[in-house]
Amino acid sequence: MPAQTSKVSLPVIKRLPKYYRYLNNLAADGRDKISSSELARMMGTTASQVRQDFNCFGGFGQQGIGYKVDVLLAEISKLLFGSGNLLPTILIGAGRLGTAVSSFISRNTNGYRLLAVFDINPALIGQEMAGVKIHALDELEAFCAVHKPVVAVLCVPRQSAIEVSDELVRLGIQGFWNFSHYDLSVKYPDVTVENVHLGDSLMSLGYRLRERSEQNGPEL
Amino acid sequence: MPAQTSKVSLPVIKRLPKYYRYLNNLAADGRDKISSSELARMMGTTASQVRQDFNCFGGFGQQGIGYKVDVLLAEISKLLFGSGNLLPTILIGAGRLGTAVSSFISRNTNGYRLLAVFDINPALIGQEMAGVKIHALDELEAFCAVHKPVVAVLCVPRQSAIEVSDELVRLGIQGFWNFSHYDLSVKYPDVTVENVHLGDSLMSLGYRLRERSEQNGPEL
DNA sequence: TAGATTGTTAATCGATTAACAATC
DNA sequence: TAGATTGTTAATCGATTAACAATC
Repeated sequence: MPAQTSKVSLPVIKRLPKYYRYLNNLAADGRDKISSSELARMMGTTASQVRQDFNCFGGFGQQGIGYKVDVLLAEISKLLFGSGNLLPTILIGAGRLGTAVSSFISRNTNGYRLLAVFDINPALIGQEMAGVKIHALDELEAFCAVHKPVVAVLCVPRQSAIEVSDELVRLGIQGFWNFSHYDLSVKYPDVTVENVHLGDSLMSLGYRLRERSEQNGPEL
Repeated sequence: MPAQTSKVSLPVIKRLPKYYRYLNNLAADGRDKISSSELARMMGTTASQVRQDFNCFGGFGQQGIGYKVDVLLAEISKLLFGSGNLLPTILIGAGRLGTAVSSFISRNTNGYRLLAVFDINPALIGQEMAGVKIHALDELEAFCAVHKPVVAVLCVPRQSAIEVSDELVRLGIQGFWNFSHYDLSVKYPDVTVENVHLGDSLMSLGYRLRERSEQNGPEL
């Protein structure tokens, strides 16, 4: 059975966390109702898109009134966090990026539970990060057999990612939050991958800035 | 004159760094020619898209032969890095994320030049990061007047981002690499923004994983 | 020449936007 | 009721894919 995609398309999925953020802000401000047009104005999108998005997961608004903030929040939370079970997660790479990223995983607001960190640097092994122990990479197989992590976060260089991802998939990892410059999805089409290629992001910003300055004058 | 967008569309721009990476790998492997179909197979895309993309910036291939790797690399480098002038950049926020991110900016491969780091934490001010000094946020205005940074990297919490972005725009910043949970583009439509919302990225991965597990069985 | 591969146009696909009837 | 706003269908837009003539 080939991976059947739900009726919620990828662009909509990517927008869900943004809705979630804005609705949380509204709730914090004590707002209880919001119209698609006001939300759209705040978020820099269109009322059409907001309604289209909300309808695709059936969140009921009230015609003539708008949407109830708490209902929407509950609906979107259910989508993003399911039944509330946290996804058991391991982090590979305890360098600077791994250090920064570990706090996102262990924040109790994102739906993950950090089980352990792995690294090859002997100076780090045995220390703690974000409340869990840093293990030697050698212990990966034994650890996974016992704790069954579902998600792996890759904060290692390209070459290490190539080497470790094979083993992770073999050990049952179902999803990657991938910061390495290695494209996992080509090799493992059945694994869910979210890439964060910081270098790529920075380069494409550069393109857009230089393109703009060409129009305005050769300042850069 | 309203910001006229070039003929290179945003989806293509976002793919440029990926082409750049793959072509560098090919060059490192000593390959001098590549066909659109082979490149597409490696990258997990289609030959049509590769040719369509390459044609939109006029990179000449050779019919019957393919593309010369060095020509393509030169062409894409020119697009990504322009004439080679590095973009003068400041980093706001010297926390864990700022620390990790600073190395991306000061890598000489991305087209940026890190001028200084700013923070409000007195314990950090005066120290060094990625080879530059950490300044007090108070000094921002004076520093910008002298050094004219073009890009600001925001590694601060949402509330600080709200406060500091206004001043940065006023001081002439033209582009943001934005890690804060604050949507700059709504307020400053004329500024080029590249958002990296790590929390959003993590949440949408969670959605996709839970969606998948619903189809395969209620394991999570 | 024959085979391969590009450049480019046309067809398809999907996402966004617009419109409007339903209804609170 | 009148005004406002949703739910939903239709129209538009743009990006991706397919096709094929040009040509190395």
